[in-house]
Amino acid sequence: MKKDAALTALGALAHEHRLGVFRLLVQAGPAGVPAGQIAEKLRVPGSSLSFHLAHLRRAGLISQRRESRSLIYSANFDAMNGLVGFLTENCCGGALCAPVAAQIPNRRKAS
Amino acid sequence: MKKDAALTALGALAHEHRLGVFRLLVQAGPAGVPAGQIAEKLRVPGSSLSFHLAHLRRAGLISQRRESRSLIYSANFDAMNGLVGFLTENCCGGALCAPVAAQIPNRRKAS
DNA sequence: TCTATTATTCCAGTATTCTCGAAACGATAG
DNA sequence: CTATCGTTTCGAGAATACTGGAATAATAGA
Repeated sequence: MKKDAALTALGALAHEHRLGVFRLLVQAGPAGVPAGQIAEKLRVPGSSLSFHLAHLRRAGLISQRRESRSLIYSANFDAMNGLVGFLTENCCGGALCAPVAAQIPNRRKAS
Repeated sequence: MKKDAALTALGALAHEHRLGVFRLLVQAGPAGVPAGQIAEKLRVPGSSLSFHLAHLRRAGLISQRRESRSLIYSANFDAMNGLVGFLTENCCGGALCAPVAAQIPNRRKAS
């Protein structure tokens, strides 16, 4: 991921509602969630939500597909991979940042 | 890292100048870089830079120390670790996001 | 103390982002 | 064709962020 794309992605996630939406969609997996249900779960008015969904979509973080009358949104895992990769490579002083992070056992590639 | 902290960190990095500053400081390592040198390298007026440095500092991403007349800024690696950890855990559907990134073809979650 | 250096804070003006009701739109069912 | 449903777009006001010149603070040397 290039700097501009990373910047866009960071900006897209840097808002309470949008981060909330994204987390919800990640949990939901590839099946995704229709807009109305997201609005309901997050208690955000439809028009506001639509604004944020468009923002996330412009940033490439989520995708949209139509299913009958509903528009289903789903997380774009590749984009998130790219962002985490960018942060790890450019903002962590090499590969030593992410691995430390959590509790991930030992499936790490020994780069 | 908790949601609020992650949100703050994302917001802090979501700006061209600030991301630039942070990358520069990561490259520089623990030794850090004095404000003036950052301003020069990034071609940002002092007052603007100061605004952004304060923003990054509020977010916990960088630290400041005085060395004679200079204020030296350096990246806070732990904070970045925390952010990457948060993104990996909360926005990648588990630990499979970052590692997958580039090379592994199809190790999709088996659940 | 006076001056130079380094950097911050103040301030105002400008620009961008966010919000949400109302209206419009596309898809579907009858 | 019409009604309905789910969602988006429009529009305009409110809030927030960014910018950069001028004023201010902290340090050091003579």
